[in-house]
Formats: sequence, C-alpha cells, structure tokens
Amino acid sequence: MKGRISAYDVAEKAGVSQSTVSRVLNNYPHIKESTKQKVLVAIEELGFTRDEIARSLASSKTRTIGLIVGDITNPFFAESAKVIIGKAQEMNYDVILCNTNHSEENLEKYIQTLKGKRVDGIIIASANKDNKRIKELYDQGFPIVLYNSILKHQKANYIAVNNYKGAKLAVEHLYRLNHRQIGYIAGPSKYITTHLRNEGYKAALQEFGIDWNDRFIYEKEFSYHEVYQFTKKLLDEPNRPTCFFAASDQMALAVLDAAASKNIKVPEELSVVGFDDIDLAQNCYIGLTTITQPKEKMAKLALETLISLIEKKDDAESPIQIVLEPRLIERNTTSYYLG
Amino acid sequence: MKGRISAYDVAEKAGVSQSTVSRVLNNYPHIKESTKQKVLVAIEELGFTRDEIARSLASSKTRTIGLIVGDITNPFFAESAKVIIGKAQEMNYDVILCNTNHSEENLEKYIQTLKGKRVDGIIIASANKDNKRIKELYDQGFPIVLYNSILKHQKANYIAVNNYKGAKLAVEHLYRLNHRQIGYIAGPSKYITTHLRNEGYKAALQEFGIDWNDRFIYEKEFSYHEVYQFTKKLLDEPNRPTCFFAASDQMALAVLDAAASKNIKVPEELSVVGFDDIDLAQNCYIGLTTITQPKEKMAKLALETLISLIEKKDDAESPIQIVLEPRLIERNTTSYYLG
DNA sequence: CTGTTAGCGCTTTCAT
DNA sequence: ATGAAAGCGCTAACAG
Repeated sequence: MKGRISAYDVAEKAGVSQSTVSRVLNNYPHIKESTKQKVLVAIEELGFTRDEIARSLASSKTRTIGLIVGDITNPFFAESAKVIIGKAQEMNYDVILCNTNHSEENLEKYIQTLKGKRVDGIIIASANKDNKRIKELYDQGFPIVLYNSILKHQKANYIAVNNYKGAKLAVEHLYRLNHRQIGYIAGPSKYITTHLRNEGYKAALQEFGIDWNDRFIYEKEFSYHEVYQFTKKLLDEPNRPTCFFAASDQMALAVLDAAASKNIKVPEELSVVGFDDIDLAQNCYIGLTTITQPKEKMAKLALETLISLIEKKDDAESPIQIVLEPRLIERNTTSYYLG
Repeated sequence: MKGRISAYDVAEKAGVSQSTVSRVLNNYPHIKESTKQKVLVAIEELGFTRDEIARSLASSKTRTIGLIVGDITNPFFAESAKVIIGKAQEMNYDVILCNTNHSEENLEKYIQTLKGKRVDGIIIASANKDNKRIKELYDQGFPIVLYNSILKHQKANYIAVNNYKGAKLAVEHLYRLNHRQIGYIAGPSKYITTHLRNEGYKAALQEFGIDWNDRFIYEKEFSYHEVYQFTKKLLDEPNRPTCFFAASDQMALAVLDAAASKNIKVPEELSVVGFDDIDLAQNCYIGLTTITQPKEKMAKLALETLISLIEKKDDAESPIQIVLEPRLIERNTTSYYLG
C-alpha cells in the first residue's frame, strides 16, 4: 500500500513527460506510435493503474452516480437497481446505493453526502413530495432524474408510470368482480408515488359511488409488520373487506401472509391486487394479480436520461418527462365475489 | 455549478487562514472559541460544503466501500445489502454496489475499478473459488472481507455459515421424511459457497447410501428461467424426484413455480427445501422449509469487521474468520413421502 | 492557538 | 508531437 506507482514513475521509465503518459491514457489523437508503445510497455511493467480520485479532482468528473431508494429489499427497487447498475457499468459509471429506509431525513442526508462526494448525477426512486433539497438540485441545474415519481417543476426530469390511472385500474377490476368492500393498503402519502396512487383509489371509489371507509385504509409507514397486523385485525371484523388493493406488491405479499395465517383462502374468500408487477408476482405458485409497469424499460430510460444530462454540453434542452401507461394483469389472487 | 466556494473563500471571509478552516471542519481540539465561531458563521453564510474528493486525495481515505454481489435481485443479497448499507451510513461510509450478474469477468472488472476509485475496503458476497484477484487483494493487505464465503488463505477474513453442514441438514431432513429420490438445484460450483453446499449434498447422499443420479442434479448457471425449465422437464419423467433441495431460496422459488405450473401440489406431491431463509420464506402464504443463516448478524459483523480492518492501525492482528451454525426451519413445503 | 507550505496524482493550457 | 507548469481543494507537518 506504500509508495503507489504514479504516472511520474511511468513517465520516467518510458523516458517521456508525465503529461504524455496522461495523453496516452486518455487516447489523445496525435501521439507518435513509438512513444505510445514505450508508455504502454512501462505501464504494463510497473502494473500502473491511474488514480481516479486525482483524476476526479482535476477534471471535476467522478464517473459515479447516486441511486436513492426507499428500501432495496422491495423487489421493485432491487429489480430496477439491477438494470440501472448494469447499464451504468456498460457506460463506465459506478453507483453509490443509498437506502433511506423511508426516512426523509436520510434522503436529505444522502443528497448532501452525494453532492459532497461530487457524484455526476443522482437518480431518486423514492422522492418525497415537495422536498426542498430535491427542488434545490433542480434549481442548481444538478443532473437528477426521478424514477417512478413525478414532480411539478419545469426543469424536472422524470420517468414514471401513470400511478393515478394504475390505482384506478385496480379498483375498477375489483369493482367488476362485484367487490364493494375494498380494503386499501396505501402507504404514506409523503411520497409522490403513493400519493398519486391514493388519489387514484379515491377517485375510483367516488366514480363508483362507494362510500369512503377510513377503517379499510392503511395510510401509515411502509412496514411489512404493521401492514400484516393491520390486515389481520381488519380481517377479524364481521363486516370485513372482501378484497384488498395494495399500493405495492410487497405490501400485497403482507396481505397474503396475513390471510394465510388466518386460513382465509385466496381468491375464494379474499381477493388481492398489488402494484408493480415484481418478478415474483408471475411465479405460478403465487400468481399475484397486479398493475404492471415496464420496469426494465423505465430503469434503462432513467439511466440513459441521467447520463445524457451529465454529458450533454447544452443544457438548454427541454426536460425529459416521460409517463408510461400502466396495465392490469389478472392472475390467481382475484375472483368474482359471490355475495 | 460554476465558481464553487472553497475553504479559501471561507477563510477570507472569516479573516483566518485556510488551514484554520480545515481545522474547525475536522474538529481539532485546540481552537479559540471565538475564531471557531467566526469560521462557522462564514461557512453558514457562504453555504460552503467541503469537497470530499479533494479531501480524499489529500488524506487517501475515501470513506466509501465496495459491495460485490452476484445478483441484487436475490432477496438474500438485497436483505444483506440493506443492513450493510444502513450500518455503513451510521459509521459515515457510503457503498458502491456492484452487481456481477454472476460473471467472473465482471467480478474482476469491478475489483479493478473499485481499487481505481480508491475505496477503503471491499465486501465480497459472491466470491469465485480460487480467484486470483481476490487473493492478490489479501496479499497486498487490502481491507477485504468475504461474506457468505470461505477462503483458505491465512490472511483471509470471512463471515459465513457452515454451508457444507447446512446442505447436509437439508438432505437429512428429506431423508427422514422417507424421500429417496432427491433432486438438487446446485448452481455453479465456481462459487465457494455453492461448491461447499454441493459437497454437503454429496456427502449426505453417500452417508445414507443413496446412489448419485446425474439426471437429478442441476449444476449450471444461476438462472431462474433455466432452473424452471430443468425442473419442469424432470417432473415429467416417470421416475421423477419426490423432492428437491435447492441451494438458494430463490432457486427453490423457481422449483415451486415449475411445480405449480404443472399443477403438482406442494408438499403433498413434491417436497421442497431451500437455503438462506429469505424474509419471504416465512410468509405464511408460502412457508418455505429452508436452511437459515443469521443474515442480519452476519451482515453487521461483515461491515464492522471491514471497518475495523480499515481503521485499525496495527494490521498485525490475526484474521477474522467466523463460521456460524446453520439451522433447518421446517415450514409448509415438506412432508412425509408415502411411497 | 494559528499561519505557511508542501504535497496528493492527475488534467489542461500554453509553449515549443 | 511533446514538455513545463499551473492548478483542482483539501490535509498535515512544521514553525512560531
């Protein structure tokens, strides 16, 4: 670990100047082939690798980006992270993964440290509604794209599905299956995404003339355990929901868990629809009816958008704001309610 | 983005030298309270935040570590990553997440770039057997700990479960349930971890005097789809396995998927045992019988070990090599075979 | 207690 | 086509 070999050592060994070494490392066009070879040989013999930190300081580019998610344990985020990281590697970027555990304080702390570490850009997959730090980033022209979220800001870049519509699709499906007592695992409306899904749920209810029932709705933090408990308790009530819509597949899994623990058969005695279409949802052993979003495409787009933001010279361009259409996929957790 | 405010600007505004600014930033003990305040005020007014890249270059510490996993989509890795990242944040470290997609080439590429970016240390959760780059790191005294893997090297640090024994426990359980035709989803033995599990499976078979049947064993890459296809095909054979042991819960899920797609009832017509005890395994809707490892504890230990390796002055200490005991948890995917 | 100074290992003009 | 030299924004002796 002592006495790192620097570009100077290479230069000395090759009998050239350090700047020439730098030039061959950066593939400059006009270098005499013979000196290039000398340098390459010296690099090889010394086992030299360049110091990216020094490079970053000098060039003010780090070739690393930040990815902020609420919970990497949620398959939707893990599956998205996988394609983002993979695509980033292809383009020679590394990613610092930030897991906020759904705490807004952590979100802000992470934004702070990421900026301190001079990342070239940030993808935020769990964006809190009206967060000042996020807006600041936009105002400063810092490269940032929202994934799975929408922000009303003229400079905002985002890739998302129409969450409002997705939620409506879910409720609509349940309604068509003759369900009128529709439980809802909402999650906190502090997130843009869940907020929109909540609005969609409400709108659908209203449209179908179904009364709003506070007792049927879970609006607290995303906590598997708490959702599990909530569902279990609700399922004990005489006038219980005949079905549940969960604002994420992970929460739908908690509902299934609770139902199974009480020996309530799905879908015969309880219908469940999720949101996200995680890989597990299509596992035949589970077969979760859910709202799908084109994760792979979205994640790819998010990364590409961020990189073009980073590398584009002219930032005079219009922001990239993409909203894709959700779709309901019917599988084995929903069925007609016989009354 | 132009004209960053540097510590010099702060110094000027506060009427002190730049090194004094550096001192208050680093909480040096002997600073006059009044000058400290002046500096703090100037920092506040200018909205200064220090450049961690420059800091890293000067101090040769980056306060970022690398975490290498084979597939972040595998809940075992996601759950481990969550605690590692959380613990790291507590200790003021960030983590660059590297997803190799189970390619050894990627593993080596990532080790290379992580070293280039001068991370303070690396946790490898998917270590290839006999990999030269990994051994090099140890030889160089680079801080590195293996998670869920064991390496025979006197300087190696690792935290793992006894994988050999875990596999034996699984087969033993199946044998006690009167199963004699035991299918095995092994995964590639290029990984230390899977290699050890494979050895355990073999040993158990031998112990019980069961003949080795190549057709019952999947030893190729970790690919959900391929495992699914393999299982489906095998299940069609007249003399099919009456049960499966999968070297990871994720692969067990693929087996369940395949079984469900053929309407084969679990556990009545097929028993399945996994390995890892991912959170989903204890979901009542699934209830996967599996081999448990204390993930949380292991991940915490791995991170702490790495940090102490990084921050310890004397590296003369003996390596940290921890092997924990696995345990079988019986749930709903295994039952007695009636012949 | 605080200022001065020399790096850390590169990139990037500016000359030649 | 290549060398010299000035940073990038800090840390860390060394003085005083």
